[in-house]
Amino acid sequence: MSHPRSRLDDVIHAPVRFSIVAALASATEIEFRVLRDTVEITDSALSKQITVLEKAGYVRVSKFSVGRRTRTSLLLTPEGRTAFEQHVRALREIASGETVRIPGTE
Amino acid sequence: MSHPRSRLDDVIHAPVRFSIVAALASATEIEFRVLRDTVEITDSALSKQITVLEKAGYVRVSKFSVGRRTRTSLLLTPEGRTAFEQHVRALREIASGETVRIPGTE
DNA sequence: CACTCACTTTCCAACTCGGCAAGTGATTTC
DNA sequence: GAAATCACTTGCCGAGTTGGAAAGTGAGTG
Repeated sequence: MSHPRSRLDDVIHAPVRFSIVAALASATEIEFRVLRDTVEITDSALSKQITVLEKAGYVRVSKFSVGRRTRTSLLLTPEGRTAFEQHVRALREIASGETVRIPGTE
Repeated sequence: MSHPRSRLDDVIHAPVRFSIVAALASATEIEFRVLRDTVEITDSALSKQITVLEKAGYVRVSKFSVGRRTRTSLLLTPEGRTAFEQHVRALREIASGETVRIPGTE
């Protein structure tokens, strides 16, 4: 088993994306605007991060209509959900496992 | 209560430093070389990250002698330990709490 | 036809990070 | 006692990431 840090997912690790993915993981689907307010970033920033997550195959973007206007909603793909779970596991492993030899204590 | 992401500690969040701090948190004190091997980075990289953690007040550096040679050992300060615990709490909050309003689901 | 919505994209400027190489100070080795 | 080794430390990049501001897009509205 390699060291846990290597199992951290770079795409998910960035604070903003971690929040985005966590929010999406706790719901089935979230509107762009709601997510933007939840995560507290600008449209521009969210749009960019969504692109990153989409390219990674972690998020699916879908457009739907409200009246005549189009809205965007986001949802985690199964891979995204798995990746998130794996990432959280890796964090836990690092945080609480990883017993370290203490020099002069064996 | 502000959103949890704001409570993430930037100093601790970086993967390498997270690993370093986690390792230090699980022990009382670790030698530079042991830490370097545990975290799997170069001397240079570790040295730099230790400087960052020291400036943040999270790590204390002490030199001691082995025979005639000097060795460096690292330990978390109480603030460092607190910061790490707080960071992990914030991660958990984001990861498992944070119920999000789902549009059209109230 | 101008304007608003709901994002998207572009253009930066500011960081951060790691590798490599050189530097330090103390201690050995030949 | 000059050269090499140990145990880090520092400097110098180059690459990659991020976010804000602002312009752009495409559809819909007055």
